Amino acid sequence: MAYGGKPQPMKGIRQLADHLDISIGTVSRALNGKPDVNEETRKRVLAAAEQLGYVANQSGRSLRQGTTNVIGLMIQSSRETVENSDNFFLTVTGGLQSVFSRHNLDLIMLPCPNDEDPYEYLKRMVARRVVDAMIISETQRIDKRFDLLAKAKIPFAALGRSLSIGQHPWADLDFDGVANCAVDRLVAHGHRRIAISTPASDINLGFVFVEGYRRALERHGIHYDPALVIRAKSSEQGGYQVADELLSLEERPTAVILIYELMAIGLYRRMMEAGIIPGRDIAVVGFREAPRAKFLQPPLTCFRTSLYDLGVELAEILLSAMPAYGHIYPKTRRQTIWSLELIPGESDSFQLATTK
Amino acid sequence: MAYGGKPQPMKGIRQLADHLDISIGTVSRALNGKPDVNEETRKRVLAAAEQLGYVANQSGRSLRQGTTNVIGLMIQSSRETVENSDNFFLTVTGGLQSVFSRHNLDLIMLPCPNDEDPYEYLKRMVARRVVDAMIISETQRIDKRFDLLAKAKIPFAALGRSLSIGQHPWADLDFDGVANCAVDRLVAHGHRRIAISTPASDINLGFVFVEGYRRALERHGIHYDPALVIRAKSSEQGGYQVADELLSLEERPTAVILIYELMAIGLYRRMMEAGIIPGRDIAVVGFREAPRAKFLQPPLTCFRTSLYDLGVELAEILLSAMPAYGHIYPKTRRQTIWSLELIPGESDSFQLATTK
DNA sequence: ACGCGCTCCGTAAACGTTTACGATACTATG
DNA sequence: CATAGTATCGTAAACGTTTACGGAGCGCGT
Repeated sequence: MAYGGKPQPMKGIRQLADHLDISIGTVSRALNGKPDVNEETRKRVLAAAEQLGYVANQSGRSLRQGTTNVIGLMIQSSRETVENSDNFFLTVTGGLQSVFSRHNLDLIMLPCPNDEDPYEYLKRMVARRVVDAMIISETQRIDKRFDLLAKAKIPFAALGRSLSIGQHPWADLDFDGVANCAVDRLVAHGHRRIAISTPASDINLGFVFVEGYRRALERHGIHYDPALVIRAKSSEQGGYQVADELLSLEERPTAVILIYELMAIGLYRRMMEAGIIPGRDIAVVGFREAPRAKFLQPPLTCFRTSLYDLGVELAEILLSAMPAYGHIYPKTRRQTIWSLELIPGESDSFQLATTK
Repeated sequence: MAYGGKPQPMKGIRQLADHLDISIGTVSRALNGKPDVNEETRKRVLAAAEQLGYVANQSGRSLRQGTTNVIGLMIQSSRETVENSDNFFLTVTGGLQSVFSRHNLDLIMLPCPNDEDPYEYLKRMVARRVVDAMIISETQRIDKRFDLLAKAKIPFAALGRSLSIGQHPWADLDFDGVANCAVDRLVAHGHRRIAISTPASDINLGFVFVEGYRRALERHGIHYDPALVIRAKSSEQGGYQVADELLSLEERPTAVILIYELMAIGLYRRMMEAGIIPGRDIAVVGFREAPRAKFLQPPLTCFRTSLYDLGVELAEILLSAMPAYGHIYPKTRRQTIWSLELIPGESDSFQLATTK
């Protein structure tokens, strides 16, 4: 007598139970695949849920379970990043999700507003307990967020290294390896005076990049000259500015390594304006591969990698740090340096004539 | 006697209340700025919350209130989009947040996994009641998501038009306006045979784009030839392919309008390979402005707009559709076409000699 | 007949908030 | 002094789940 009426408005598991004339507990067990339920009734419950479009309210569930089945990826959308992130995050996200979805985990991206302090933003998100675990990106050289997450006892992994990172898990592009390879290549072509560009901000990858460059120079017995380290934004304008600064140096370098491929556009233009031809008068090496690198004339020498696979790796690293999944993903390789493959172009392929 | 011990582990408002020797209700009222609380005690509560790092558990709060203070932005991260979205979403997101943050609303991005049906994904997210309102993007020509959201009675706005949109609010780039302007310009330069590129997928913007193009042609008394509408991916490779198809036409067009600026890179290259010089032998007009458009030789004629401000507009449109904010944002202009400004380059500036 | 184990299901407590309601103390007013 | 009004606070219910616990029914061996 309780059922048979018009379809109730479906406000929760209560209505579903009433409709089936079954207790609320049994419905919950049936939906969640618990063992203590007849296969026959489980089928009925699942069918009714499908038909009535019932999906468990997330708030109620996570309040009870203390878990949300959500992983957060924090990004700082609109600072310097927005100029150069390209599809970096979306591609990495694809890899992350391919792993998470296997475990019924949902990934959400948490873009920190540009008028809010990233640390405070993260604190807020963490304290609200809206995610089970966290991935942070664009790590600073000194980054208080690591302490915050550790103290909050929330599992996390970082996309990018940091001095503050300790034993925490991370994955990062091989910035020093790339810088190293670029220097080797340039030195082999006869260059001794090599400039490098790095972001103006405190993002750690810049330091790692320059550090790899410095060590490579030392290995070749070349003096490290801080004047050749140019801080600039990772954009076309930044590249233009780098060229500007290089041109103003009294002892002009014969090669330059850019931390972001897009900068080559501006650099090429400024050099051309000054009558200096990239690939003939100055060697240029970029960083990540991108379509326009192929278009530049001469084509830019740069480095390729699969950001999707980097996402896969990072997801596994994070899961191995989560108690509930630690048994599936071994605790090995919790800190991964992601290598890139050299794509030789023609922007640095000339042999330097011994000048001076 | 109840307090003064060591700092409790701070599990919730309960501990905070105990620590202050105040009732749990008063603490809640104090934190939420309710009137029925002494200013003196409110200060004590706020101070203690700050000191102990208390932030309300989101699950408990939204379970009780039936509201989450979260707006979702759904994106399909890794389909065709990932090739061409550039920083489109991150930039729009910046604008969205600048509005939402004024109302203590948090924006989260919900990237639909590429192996999941977007409709099912959205259904899941909506049913879980994890957001108060929703923004959907990359709208298809026929898009079932509108029905879904309307039936679920969840406020929403769309970034992009659709045939399924009815009276629902949206904001969209002025695709037909751009196509219109491009045709006008090309016709003024003597072109009569004008090709256009459009995405291969069912995303609606392609249809709007071509429709604007078709109407502009008609206005000039030019026959609309379906053979000149080339479907291709919005990437460099897509541009290469467009050029390929144009070259294979018996009656070759003298101008081409691209729906995505990046395609110009591939198109330029393929044209050059065939000995055809863009800006001299064929006119090219691109769509959104991007740094590389300036670098292309000859510079690409394209269109500029502020995606950030588009985000601001879209946020206001959404808020005006939410009951709790409708009184702040008037119900006017719930469907907005976002205009773009022509950036003349040299890729289409030559006057066509009357051939044939 | 009895007890035991097993399968299946209902009951109720608990998760952390917010908020309607009532209680208390104090002030002002007659 | 009695009463009404006001400011402040405590109490408890409610939100929608999950899950520990116990109970009912049944089959089976002794």
